[in-house]
Formats: sequence, structure tokens, C-alpha cells
Amino acid sequence: MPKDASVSPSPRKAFADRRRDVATKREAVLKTAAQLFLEKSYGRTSMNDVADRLNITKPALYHYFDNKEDILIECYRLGVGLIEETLNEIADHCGTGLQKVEAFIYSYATVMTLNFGRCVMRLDEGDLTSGARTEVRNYKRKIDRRLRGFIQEGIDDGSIAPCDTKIAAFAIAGALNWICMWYEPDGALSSEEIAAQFARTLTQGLVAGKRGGRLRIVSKQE
Amino acid sequence: MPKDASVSPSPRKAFADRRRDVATKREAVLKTAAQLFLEKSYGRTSMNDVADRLNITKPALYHYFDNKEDILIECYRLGVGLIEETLNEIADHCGTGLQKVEAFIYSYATVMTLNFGRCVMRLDEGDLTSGARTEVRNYKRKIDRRLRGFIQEGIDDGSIAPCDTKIAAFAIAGALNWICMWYEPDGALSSEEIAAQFARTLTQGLVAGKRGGRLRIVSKQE
Amino acid sequence: MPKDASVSPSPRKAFADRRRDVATKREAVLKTAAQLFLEKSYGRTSMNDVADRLNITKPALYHYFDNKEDILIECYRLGVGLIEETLNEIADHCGTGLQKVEAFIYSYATVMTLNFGRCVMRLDEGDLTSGARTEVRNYKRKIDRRLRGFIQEGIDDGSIAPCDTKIAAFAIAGALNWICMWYEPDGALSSEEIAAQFARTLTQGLVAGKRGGRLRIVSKQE
Amino acid sequence: MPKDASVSPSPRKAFADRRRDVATKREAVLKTAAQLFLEKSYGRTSMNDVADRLNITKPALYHYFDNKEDILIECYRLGVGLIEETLNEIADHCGTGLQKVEAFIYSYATVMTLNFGRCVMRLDEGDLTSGARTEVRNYKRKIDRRLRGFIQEGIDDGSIAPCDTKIAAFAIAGALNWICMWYEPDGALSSEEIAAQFARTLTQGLVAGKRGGRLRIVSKQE
DNA sequence: CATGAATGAGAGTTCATTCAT
DNA sequence: TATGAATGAACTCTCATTCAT
Repeated sequence: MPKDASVSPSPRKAFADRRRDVATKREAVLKTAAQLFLEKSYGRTSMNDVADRLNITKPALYHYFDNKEDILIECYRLGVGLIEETLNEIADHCGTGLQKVEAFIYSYATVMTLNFGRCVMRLDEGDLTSGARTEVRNYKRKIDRRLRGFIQEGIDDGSIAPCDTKIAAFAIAGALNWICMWYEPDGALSSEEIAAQFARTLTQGLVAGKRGGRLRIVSKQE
Repeated sequence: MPKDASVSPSPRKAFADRRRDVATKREAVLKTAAQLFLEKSYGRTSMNDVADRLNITKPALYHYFDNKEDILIECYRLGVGLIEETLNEIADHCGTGLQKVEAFIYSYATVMTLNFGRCVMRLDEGDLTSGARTEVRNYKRKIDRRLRGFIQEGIDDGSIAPCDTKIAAFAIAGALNWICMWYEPDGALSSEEIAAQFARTLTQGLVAGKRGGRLRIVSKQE
Repeated sequence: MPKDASVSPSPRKAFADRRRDVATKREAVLKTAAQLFLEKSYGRTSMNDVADRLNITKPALYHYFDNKEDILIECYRLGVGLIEETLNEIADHCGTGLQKVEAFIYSYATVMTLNFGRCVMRLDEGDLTSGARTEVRNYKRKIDRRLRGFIQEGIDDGSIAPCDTKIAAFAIAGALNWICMWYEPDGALSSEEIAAQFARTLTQGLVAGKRGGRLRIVSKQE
Repeated sequence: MPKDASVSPSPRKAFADRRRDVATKREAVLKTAAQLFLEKSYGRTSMNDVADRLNITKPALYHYFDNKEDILIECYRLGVGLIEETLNEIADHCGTGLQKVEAFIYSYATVMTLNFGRCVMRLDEGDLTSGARTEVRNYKRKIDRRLRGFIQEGIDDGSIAPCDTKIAAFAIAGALNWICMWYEPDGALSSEEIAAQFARTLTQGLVAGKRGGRLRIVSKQE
């Protein structure tokens, strides 16, 4: 992501040259659109708004995308891609269930501070037509299953205290998802701060043992 | 809310009788509108949609509300009222900071399963014009301050372990607010279950020295 | 049709009064639209064109029809209705196959001078979406079958000389359909003249037993 | 026409070689365009459609034609050329009026099965701007005059029974023109079959004599 | 009071045409 | 020469809102 930024420093510049990579311009459109969708919502963002911010005309957008919804879908897909990447890494590399959950919280919180990541959770699925909507829904369900899986692993390996995985997952995911509603890129809190503190705050309630209390629960299972 | 229901059993019936309290009809409009706003979003809900579901004509709506936004604002206000009520009760009646936070979680989770409550957090502030938007924002900020206050109280009275109140409040509020995104009135989880489980799950991470707390739970389960 | 005209003397007047039969206004829209479709083709007729000629605004049209194609479909249907009426009468009342064909030519030629009738054959099926297109096509096929049936009856009862019914029907129907391409309501030829002359001209080639006839002409030329 | 085909076997191939006659490419464009105009109508055929089917880019078309209408006009002209050729041959070579009409029907029917010929009668004059439109209209009028002339010749030389030449011409021309609406190159009927059968079917009605019927008319005119 | 009818402003989309390379 | 990119104008359709009854 930071590298992308260096490739196309500003979406506005991407359309300065007539001859330029189509991919670069598509990306510029998506970045601008995502920004606007988050600022004003998809419905209130007109194709003109997107075009104006890119200093091009409305129909020029149709060279890169078939219609408005396609832009929206692509925003979702890019965001989903970010999360997917993260999830795979975690599943592969981490150790105990607790560590996976911690890693999940950390990475996911970070993604929720990136525009495309925010799109996934903040934009309204109702703006998607049937096909794309189910695609997105399925993906969200998948994320949820993943998180519950990590929690269950933790319970099984003793790193997480027994609890209702469904509710616990809802609580953790909710806290994380909500980040995309209040986070401001230029705000006081950096994405790393948020990620770190959330990881700590949220896992505390899950850690087995923590001094005396948890210990006894574990011993009860013995 | 249950009492409201007894007053106006169904929004549709409110317009059945010619002679009927204006307030009753206004309320019927609001209930129906809130429902639709949550189902399809404010933007995709047309005045016709609202009128159709109430079996009245579109301009009839304009007898009870000046314009579409007024309906939206009123939905926000009713939801805010529900939360406000809750907050005052908690501040007055509860004991330690931890108990206040627990009570907050419990009550707030419940409100997030009621339509007007969901409106407050789920509807898009961007649909409000400047004046009303700041009103809503101020109110949300107030809630946040209240929650942080409870946490701080808990830290001060030793019932909650020291932490960054801002982040902690964001995490708790996020988890709770997100309820309004996935909760379904006819779903598997009842509002009480959710409230109870969230209260437990979220506070665990905040309890100071979890020894005692857990101990009691454990011993109770024994 | 003449009675309709007396009910709504001019499409423009139909919208003069705000309170007026919806059916009357729908009809006014259809008349005006049919006229324009024939003048400029469906594609080049904008909803604005229709509205302007009726002295109303474009969106007002959407009170009476869901979309542009609906207007087109209705024009087709009205035209089809005219032909259907005619066909049924003929099948019921006429005598020999030849008489039926004559009656068909007469009536059909008349219908082809009426705007809605012209629409059926002159407007481009390609402007219809799939469903309506097959509806229209099926109807046209039905007309063709009917005509071929009449011809076959004539061959069977001896009133028409044996011939390829398919080709004969194509020729007759072609001549008749083409009327809608050149006929002008205010032109030199009245619809009755055309109908009468076509009936005579086209049937002559079908009359059985040309033997004697030829002989005598030849003898006349001698 | 068959010879043209041998010159440029397929429009797509015409652009395969870089070096190729401009005329060849123009012709390839016209053939493809005519095809598309007949398939989908001029209005629904975009320059992109034409370019795509030729596997070239849209602006390339503008090297061969100034604008879309020019393509259309040229299609008309080629079709008109086919008819003109035919008409001249007939006027020069044939004998009696009846024979000329028969030849006309035969040739004209054939032309109506060729794409450029179909264009003349099937495409919408309304798509032409003023100048070209009058050109086409004048030409159509000329054809009509020619046909009426043949009929009149027949009446004068006794080969055709007296009748209203105007109406008769309309009937014959209509039947023939309509061929372009239903004819399908790959259909069951070959162009020769159609031509032959139409020549027979349509002239039968014109032949002088046939029993009493004509006699009486003749005698009435006496 | 309540309503059917009408409107104005604006949305997404398409396409013939023209730059600029 | 030939092309990818861009545009302006037009079109269909939607909807909150307001007349006029």
C-alpha cells in the first residue's frame, strides 16, 4: 500500500498525461472514488464528483469502468484483498489461538484505517446489486468464521478462556469494524497506535489465567 | 417501547381511523420510516415507500412533517432519547465505575436492538444538513464522554484496571454500536442474550486484578 | 375509433384540466406518441418531444406510463387490437375463401391508414425488449397464418385458383403492410379509396378460371 | 454482387493487410455497416459496432468516411445503383409493358434480397439529413414513375388490363419492398424462388382478360 | 384536511466525434 | 498512418416537493 502511493503519488496527476498506463488511471479512479464514497457515501457521490476531483469529465470514467457499481465493487474487492492477505498470513505463521487472535486484531485494525479496507465494512451493501451483494456477504461470513476459528483454537489449546465464540467474535469484530467509522487518516491517533492498543485491550478479556482467576478455571478443566 | 406498541399496535392502523391523535399518526410515520431507513437506507427510501407502507398518500406525509429530513431527524431524536434515559439512570443509580460500565453495556446493547436506537448509529449523518448533523454529532460525543467518565471513575475507585480510557471507550462503544449492523429482530439471538453476554465479555478485560471476580464466578459454577 | 376522437378531440386539451380521467390522458399520450413515432421513429422521439407536444413536462409522462417502452408496447397493442377485431369479424361473417381474402384486404388496408395500425407494421421491433418483441412477433405470425388460411379456404372451395399460399400471402400482406409507409392522413388518397382499389387489384390474381377471360381480351384486341 | 464478393471475400480480411486499396477498405466498411444497419437499425448501430466487427478501431473509420451519415448515404447509393442498373436494362431490352413489369418484378425482387438493396427500402429516411433525404426521396419517386410508366405502356399496348396505374404501382411496389423486411439470406426461400413466384403472382392480377369480370369493366368504360 | 397531478433538478449512461500521439 | 483517450450533448428515468382541487 505505501508502495502504491509512491507509484502514483496523486490520483489527480494520473490523468495529466494522455498516454499513461490504463492500470494507473483505473487505480487513480478507485482511490478517488473510495475517498469520496467514504466522505459522502456512495449514493451521494455522483460520477461527476469523481470526475471533477480527477479533473476529467464524467464520460471519461466510462473508459475505465462499465458503470458506477463496477467502481464500487472494485473498491470492495480491493479491500477484501487486503483482509484476505492478512488472514492467510495469520493462519500460516502464528502459534497459539490467542496469538492468532492478537495478530488478527492487529492486522485487521490496520486494514480498517486504509480507505479500501474501510470501504468493505462501511459502505452499504444495499447499494450492490444481487450478485455482488452475495459475494460481499459471503466474504464477510468467511472472515467471521475465520475469527471464530482462531478463538476456538485458543480455547482448545488453553490459551483462551472458554466462552461463547460467536458472541466473542461479534464483540471483537464489532469493535474493529467500527474503527472505520471514526478513524480519520489525519487524526490524532495513528493506525499503529490503534492497532496496538486494540490488540491489548480486546485480548485481555480472553486471556486464560492472568494471574489467579483464570488459573482456577483452567484447573477446573483438569 | 413495549408500551408504545400498546398505544399504537400497528403503524398501519394508526391511519385507519379518520379521527385519531396527530401525535399517534406522527409516531406511526416515524416507526415506519425508521424501519424502512434501516431496511434500505435513508437514501433509497422514498417518501412514496413510506406512504405506501402506511397506506396513505405521499403529500399526506407533509401534514405531519415538513420534509423528508425532518422525519430522519425525529428518528435520530427518538433514538437519542432512549440512550439518554439509560445514561441518566446509570449515572444516578449505580455504584462503582465498573458497575456503571457494565450497566452501560447492558442497556446500550439493548437500545441497539430497538429500531430508533439503531437509527442513531446506523444511519448516515451525511444525510443530515449542517444544523442537525452537528446536533447529532454533539450527542454522540456526549455519549462517548459519558462512557469515558464511567471508565475513569472505575479506574479511580479501583474497580477497573488503569488503561487508556479513550481507546477503551472506542473499543467498547464500537463493539456495541456494531450490534445495530447485524442484529435482526427475528434472529436467533434475543436482545437480552446479547446484552448479557456482551456485558460479561467486554468487562472481563477491564476488571482490575481478575482474581477475585473470576473466583466468584468459578465458585458459583462449582 | 371515430368515437374516441369525439371523446378526446385533441390530445393537447386532455391535459388542460388537472382533474380529468386518467384513461383520457393515457390515451392522449398514446395518440401523440404514436404520431411522433411514425413521424420521427421511436428512437428519435424523446420523452421530451412527447411531453412538449402535449404541453406538459417530461416527468408527468411517468404518471401514466412506467417507461418509454411501455408507451411503445401500448401503441403496438392498440394497433394489434384493431387488426384482431377485423380478423374475427371476417372469419365469422364472410362466405367463400375469396370473399374472406377480399374482406381481409379491405379491412387491413383501412387499419394500415390508422396511426395505431401503422405502428404495428412500421415501428421497429428491435426497439422492444425480448418479452414484448416475441409477443409482437407471435401476433404477426398469427395474422400471416390467418391470411394463409383464408387463401387455402378459397383454393379448397374453388373460389381461388391453386397457388403457393405462402408466397401469395407474402405478396398480399406486403402490399398492404407497405401502405403504412407511404400513406399520409391528409394526402390525396382516402383510406377508403385505397382499401377498395387494393381489394380489387390484389384479388384479381387469385380468381379461379382465367381461361375464358384471356380468350375474349385477345379477341377484343383483334 | 457475386463478383464483388470474389474481389473482397470477407470484409474482415480487407483490413488484414496493411497495404490494400482504400476502395477495398471503404467497401468492406460499407458491407459491414449495411449488414449491421439491417440487423439492428442505423440508430442502434454504433460506430464501435462497425469497427468491432471489422476488427479495427473506431477512429479508423473516420479515415474512410467523414461521419456516420456518410456511411449510411453510401449504402443508400449502392443500393440505388443496383436498382438503377436493373431499370435501365428493362427499359432498353424488354418488349410489351407487361413483359417490362414482369422483368421489373423479377429483378427488383432479387435486389430486395441483397443487403444494399434492402437498405434502400428498409432503412429509415429520417436518419438522413435534409440534403441526402431529398436525394433518396427523389430517387424513390423516380422508381415509382418508372413502374407506373411500364404499367401504362402495358395498358396502351393491350398487354395489361386498364386500371389505376398509381394504385397498381403502389400494390406491386409494396409487395416487393416488403420483401426486404422478411427476407433472410439463409432462410428457406431462395431469392430466385421469390422473384419467380412474385413475378407470377403479381402479374396475374394485371393480365388483361380473364372471363367476364374484366369484360364488364371494360364494357363499363366504353 | 387530504389528494392526484405536476414539476424542476439532477442522476447515470451512451455515443458520434475529435484531440494528441 | 492509425489509435487510445477524452468530450459534449443528449437521453431516460427518479424523486422531493408543491399546486389545485
